[in-house]
Amino acid sequence: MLLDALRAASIEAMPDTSEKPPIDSVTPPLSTRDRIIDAFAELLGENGERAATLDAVAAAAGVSKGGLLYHFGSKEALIEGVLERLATLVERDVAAIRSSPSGPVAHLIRTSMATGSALDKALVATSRLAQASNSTARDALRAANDAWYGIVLESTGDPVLSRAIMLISDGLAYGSAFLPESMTPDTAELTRSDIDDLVDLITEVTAQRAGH
Amino acid sequence: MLLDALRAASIEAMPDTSEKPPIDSVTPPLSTRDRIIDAFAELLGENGERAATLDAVAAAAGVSKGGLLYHFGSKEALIEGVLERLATLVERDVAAIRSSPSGPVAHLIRTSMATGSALDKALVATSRLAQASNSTARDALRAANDAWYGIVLESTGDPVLSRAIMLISDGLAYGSAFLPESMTPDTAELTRSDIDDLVDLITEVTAQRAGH
DNA sequence: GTCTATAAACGGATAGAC
DNA sequence: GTCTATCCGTTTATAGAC
Repeated sequence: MLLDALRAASIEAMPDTSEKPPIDSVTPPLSTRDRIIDAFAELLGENGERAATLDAVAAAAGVSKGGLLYHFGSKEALIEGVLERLATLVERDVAAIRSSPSGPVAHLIRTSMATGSALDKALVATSRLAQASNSTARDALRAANDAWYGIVLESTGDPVLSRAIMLISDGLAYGSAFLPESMTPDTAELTRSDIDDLVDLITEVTAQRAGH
Repeated sequence: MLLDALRAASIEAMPDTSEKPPIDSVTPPLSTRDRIIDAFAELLGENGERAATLDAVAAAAGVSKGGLLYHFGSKEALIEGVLERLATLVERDVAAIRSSPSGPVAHLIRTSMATGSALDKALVATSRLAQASNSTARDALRAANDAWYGIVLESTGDPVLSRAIMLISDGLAYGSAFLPESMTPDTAELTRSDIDDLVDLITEVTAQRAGH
């Protein structure tokens, strides 16, 4: 369930939660705050929690450690920043997926593999934090999953099938996020046509079960 | 694909690769080496890479840091220890799954959720290392996946369906490993009967596609 | 084989200049 | 808002006693 339906929109566009009134100019240059969250999420995703140190994040965001700590007073605050971003992106995604012309299920499967969208990055980063036993991160992931499951169930009306669809989506998401690039011949990187086949299979089974 | 088919067997039984000739006595007491690998894998799985420090591992294994470093000269060596253990356990599992009376696919799905077996622990630990961008760990996971996919394909003779089955297995494994316990009502912990339903669904679809 | 002590580097956070 | 300097606890690793 790593979606990139939002890629057409501004990649970041995660206005901070401070007092600043929203400016409806075109693509506002990323705030330092947003660049820092970006850098943190990316480091978490690329190299794991251990590599995502304040030093590394500051360097990647192009600020000093002191500069970073002006915006986020502690590492905990940085983590909260990522979680807030995820929540906003998931909310948007849920809206987008509901109104997908190809139907929610096909849309979900086709966008499950991580492709580097803002939502992908936030999800992967949050997943790393969850695995570092951060329970807030775990709750955030569960909330996102619940939302997606709800849409699929609503669409198919079939709990077992919905479960299977969600698990396939999870498998695609985790596999692409955790075992990127350079696959062996056997399980070689899933191609676009592999995904098409998968969607066809699901569509057939759905139709079959609907017509009991 | 987190299997616990081996739980009946000695939970550890990972004889070290040193010169000692194998002793075929009953359940040899765990060597210090094995206890250290256990502790490392468990800490990695429970609390993430950051928590799996030499200090913490030594304490959990009941030795001093110096004692630990006598057996594993560096953290890298410790990691290699976990990866070697995984390779051995996967090899055994592949043999076990091939000869499952309920059939390989049903066996795979039913044992995908992590339940704390030695193989589960080694897989989760390796997955953590893979996410910390350890490429050897990534290769090990891919190799295990290839082996399992091969068995499923052999069993169904249907590449697309096999892919779907593997993804469901992955979804079950990752979900149980990364978002343990206390689920929300919606996606509440999958029960035994949920898994039964899933196996039934897969069995039906497999039969349907086989009889084209 | 196992321990304590210690070195050297790193990570998070504060203080204060600009 | 951003920087440098610095403090202190942690982490990996070594040395050497038992």
